[in-house]
Amino acid sequence: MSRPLAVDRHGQILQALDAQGSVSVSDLAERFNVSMETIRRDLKLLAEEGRLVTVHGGAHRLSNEPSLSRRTIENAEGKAAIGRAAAEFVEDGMAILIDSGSTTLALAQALTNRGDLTVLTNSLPIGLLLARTKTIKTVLLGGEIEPNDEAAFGLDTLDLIAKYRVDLAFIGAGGISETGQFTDYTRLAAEQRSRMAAAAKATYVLADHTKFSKRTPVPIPIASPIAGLITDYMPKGEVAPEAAARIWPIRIAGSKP
Amino acid sequence: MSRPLAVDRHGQILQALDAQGSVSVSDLAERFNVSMETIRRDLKLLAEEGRLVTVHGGAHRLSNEPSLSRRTIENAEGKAAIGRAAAEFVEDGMAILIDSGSTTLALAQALTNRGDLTVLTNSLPIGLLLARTKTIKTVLLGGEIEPNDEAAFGLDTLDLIAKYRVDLAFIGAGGISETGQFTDYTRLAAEQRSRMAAAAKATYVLADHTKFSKRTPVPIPIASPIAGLITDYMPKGEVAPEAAARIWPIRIAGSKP
DNA sequence: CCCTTAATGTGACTTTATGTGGCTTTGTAG
DNA sequence: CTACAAAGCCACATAAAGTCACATTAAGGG
Repeated sequence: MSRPLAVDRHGQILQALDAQGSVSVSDLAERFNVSMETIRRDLKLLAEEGRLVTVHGGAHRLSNEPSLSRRTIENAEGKAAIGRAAAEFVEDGMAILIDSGSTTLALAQALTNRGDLTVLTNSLPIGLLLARTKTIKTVLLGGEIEPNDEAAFGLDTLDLIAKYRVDLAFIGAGGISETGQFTDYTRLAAEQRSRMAAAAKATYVLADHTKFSKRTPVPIPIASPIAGLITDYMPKGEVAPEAAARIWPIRIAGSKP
Repeated sequence: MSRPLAVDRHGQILQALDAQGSVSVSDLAERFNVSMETIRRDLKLLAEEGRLVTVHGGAHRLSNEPSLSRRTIENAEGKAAIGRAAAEFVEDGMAILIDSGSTTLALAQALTNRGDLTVLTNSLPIGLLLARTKTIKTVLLGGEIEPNDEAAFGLDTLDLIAKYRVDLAFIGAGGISETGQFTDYTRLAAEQRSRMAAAAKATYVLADHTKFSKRTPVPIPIASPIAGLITDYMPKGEVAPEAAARIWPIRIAGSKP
């Protein structure tokens, strides 16, 4: 009798996992007409590859954690891709500055397995996340906490930024105008981002595609060289690509329009 | 018969908790068709992970992220009592300063239903917790993050403290000597707490009974008037009660030896 | 063909999850 | 403050799930 390939089964297990979030050993054994032991071996193998985590009775996918705040989930995939792309510019031994925001949080997430870094941030979640690695030296730029951003803003924050000098700054933006200008919701936020950029030798702007359709009132003046805009993809028509490309190189992370 | 996966149940419990704020053991038992005992075990497990807090009859979500989980649970009841007692000294309209630590976090918990307050803190979990109330104005005293404390320390923090003046300061301590002196683990932490006290019109020290048996190396010099030591109970013999009472009034929160 | 190898099945034994019953604790109505 | 029902806790029982060693089978290469 021809034996069905184990690889096919593995693929289907992962597919089921993707659809349902979790699978049970007994269900799979019945579905594929193999013994539970075989399924267990499959799951063990896949677990070793880091494709799932096994639990008593079955397995579930790794990203199943229903924590994290709501906004983080919005276009999570795109933001994670941006985060990974941005992390590639960070070299060991660097001091970097990370702005608040869900996109920059994805960058922090991508840096958690790194060491020998100094990270300055005004974001509380990013600060907590990186401090817990215990290998990344983290400095929190204090100030008045803005509840929506869960980050510090204000005179104190501006003062603190001025005291530091970093290799790279990764800042977010409230929106991007059709002329390629970064914009923000408030005067203070715009000023703060501007000062962050000024404290760095080079600045990357992190913005996912949803920012292209947003128009916010205050332009962010950026004096220091913009090393690049890192985004997941660029919607057509929202901003003149030539103009944009002329001003700052665009790094597209991930794919799919 | 195949048993449904326990992790799925855990996930759904957390989801329900996120949506409803609290869940009851009996409801969950009925919903998942398992015994109440099983649900209790689930909740206990999740509570140990710091994902929720159990109460008589069920569980409710904790308003802050999983963080100091381990230490927070240690003598949680005593610390909660201390937090509630300390909160009574805080009046509407006040500006207060809250030090980092699991005991002071309990104070922050007790303040979450209040409004019209300004709170300064160097603790990230406290900052996040209070900022999310949206009614309490929160200022984070930034600086280098100490991973174990999840709080900011250092020159920047000292600078920021000096810029403010508050009505009350609530500080922690690493230990209490038999002569009634507050002590700390490091020179920097001691200095910082000392400055916090100096920035306030009056200072309360929050310490649960476990601190009486701890002797840490650096004394905390406190210049401003100590309004009181707030503790759950005082172990006999560890510190001369007369001496202690002479220096600062003791407020015993809660009960049981 | 026979031999090797990888995948799968089997059975004995261990571990885990859940249920059950007796007893204690807690919350609350009277 | 007391009484009592609901909830919690603990110890034990049990069935499902996991583990491990060994047997079996199919595929492939001389």
